[in-house]
Amino acid sequence: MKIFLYASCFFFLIKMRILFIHSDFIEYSVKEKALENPEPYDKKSERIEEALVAFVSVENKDNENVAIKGAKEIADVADKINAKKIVVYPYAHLSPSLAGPSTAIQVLEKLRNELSNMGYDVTKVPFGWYKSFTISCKGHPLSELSKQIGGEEEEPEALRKENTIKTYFKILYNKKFYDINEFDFSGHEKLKEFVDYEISGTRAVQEIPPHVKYMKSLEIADYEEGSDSGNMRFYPKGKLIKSLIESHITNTVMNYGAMEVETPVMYDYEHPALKSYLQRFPARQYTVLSGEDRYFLRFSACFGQFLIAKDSLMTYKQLPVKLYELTRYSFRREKHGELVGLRRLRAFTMPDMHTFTMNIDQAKEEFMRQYKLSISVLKDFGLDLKDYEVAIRFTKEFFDNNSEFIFQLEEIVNKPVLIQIWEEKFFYFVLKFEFNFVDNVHKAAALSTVQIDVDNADRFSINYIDEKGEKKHPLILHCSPSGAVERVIYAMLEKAEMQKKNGIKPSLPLWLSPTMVRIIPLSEKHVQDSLRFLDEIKKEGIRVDIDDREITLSKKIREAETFWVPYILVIGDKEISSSTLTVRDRYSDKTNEIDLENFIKMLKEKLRNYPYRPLNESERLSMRVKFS
RNA sequence: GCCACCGUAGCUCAGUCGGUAGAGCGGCUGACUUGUAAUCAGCAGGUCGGGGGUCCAAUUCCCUCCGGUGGCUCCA
Repeated sequence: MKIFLYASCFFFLIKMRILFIHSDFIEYSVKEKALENPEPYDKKSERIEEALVAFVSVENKDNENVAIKGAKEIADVADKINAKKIVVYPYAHLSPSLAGPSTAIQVLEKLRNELSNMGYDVTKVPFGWYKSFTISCKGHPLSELSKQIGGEEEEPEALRKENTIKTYFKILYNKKFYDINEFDFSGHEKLKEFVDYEISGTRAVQEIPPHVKYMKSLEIADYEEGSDSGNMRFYPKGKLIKSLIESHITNTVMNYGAMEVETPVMYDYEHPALKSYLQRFPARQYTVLSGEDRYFLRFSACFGQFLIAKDSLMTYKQLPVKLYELTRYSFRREKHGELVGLRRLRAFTMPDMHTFTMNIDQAKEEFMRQYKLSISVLKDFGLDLKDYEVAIRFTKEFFDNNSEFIFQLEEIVNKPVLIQIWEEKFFYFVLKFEFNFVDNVHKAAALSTVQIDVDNADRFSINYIDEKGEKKHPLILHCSPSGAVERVIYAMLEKAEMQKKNGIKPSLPLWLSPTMVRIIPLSEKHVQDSLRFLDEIKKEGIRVDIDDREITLSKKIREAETFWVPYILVIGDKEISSSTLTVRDRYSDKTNEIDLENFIKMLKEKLRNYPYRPLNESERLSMRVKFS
């Protein structure tokens, strides 16, 4: 079974490391503080004879279970060498990924208790001090050993729960639920692929998804070997497209009433509010060191916005309150083999809005608006309802109280949707939807999503003041109206490939085309006059360029076509004298005659309501750098 | 993370059963002055991913490291 989480799930690495020395004696003395608040300690030094010394590193995400396992390992060694005395010596240098001090102290204390309870004479060397020590190693075969406890990925609580909570899938169509096996998928082949992908896992495909070749050949983006995998470089054309997408989403969300904020990209592992969130949703984070302090790179805007909301004063009169940020970037250290082109990245740009609502009615109302907003945003990218599959997931309790609401969601898209129902609440949400894009190699990727979060206001101490003047926790909607921006580009390119397979020229929406109009002078002598046309078009806010290179006309046409330029104008004597243009139109795949004025009018009409940015390269092709 | 494959010119790739390399595209130069998807000719580009080993000789064989890609697992 697969679970789509808003925040991806990370694993705890359980890896306490222990170095054993069977000693004649060990003697240590405490020098000075290594931490601000070390474990209290009153003696200056100590000497222990005939002891098994266990140097222990507590690692990132270790917990008390590891301490119990560790104690068993130590006891096991102690019995083999017949040692009665055990020294637990905190020793950071065994591990590259240490736990925070508070965790370490806790785990070591647990370790000591366990060993005491087993009847050993345990000495625990204090944590958080610089110490000198002298040790005499006995030198027999078992006197020096090292162990790594666990070393396997342990399922976090949320995932363990997954296996015990009942969940099932259905298809919902015209207010009727169907079992997956009973539903007739004819006419809904993509949904079938999505359901297969969801439930029975993936098919092995030996094919690189086609968007990868387009991302390179259109000079949009490419892999950057100089960075970590999944961190892309964007070329001028790609950066232009990406910026336009970002502007459009931001404009749309702000028109919807969200307030744009900006929050840090990294957060303290030791921060109490974040800690419980991380514990519950451990992810594969990037870790950043600032001196000795460890920070994780955000994997969504939740942290930053929740921390703002926690410190803000909201009253019932102001709700719903919407905070928005376009995260550039969010980071998830996805597994190496998972990273393909623009489908999944380790650093990605994610529009992320959180809506704080009073109660379930207000939450539902906003949910519905955001559902429609997501449909409309995707449409602006040329992704229609037929291009993606809808999944709606909820708890049984939510459905029992809100069945009509669920039916409405289905009615709006007017096509069968995948339903997942949980017997009881699972993670933090009671209802979510996603729009999933199924690509040319039959893989699904989530785009838009909205969730109703009933847990995190409590966890982050986010409150609003109600009519009676009392503090209450709001319900929080998580919304990404488009999904990751890179993933939007991926979906557009994959869709273009599908069109190509159906005999339609692949293209991008006009407003996202790096070049909207390409002017091709018939020969060198037409360049000067062509520039006049260029200026006329350019001043209307249309991205136009000119292929002034000394190559053949055919070649220029061919190149404009390979870059998916929507409109190609060849300027020769005829055009210059008559001012009637011959326009090669990619969308209709026809060549039309039209005068300049009407041509511009037609383009401006199509570009209305979309953001504009100028060309991000020279308007003269002869002056352009090649990037692919 | 595991498994597999790959790393040769700016790009895509060929090749050397071990004797330091080729093509197409792109670039540069010149000719051509062209009416809707590749005009012709010439020229310049490479420590064959890094390190180690075997060998008279390694880009080629072996080991190792690094990087990339695909699959599995997982997820936005």
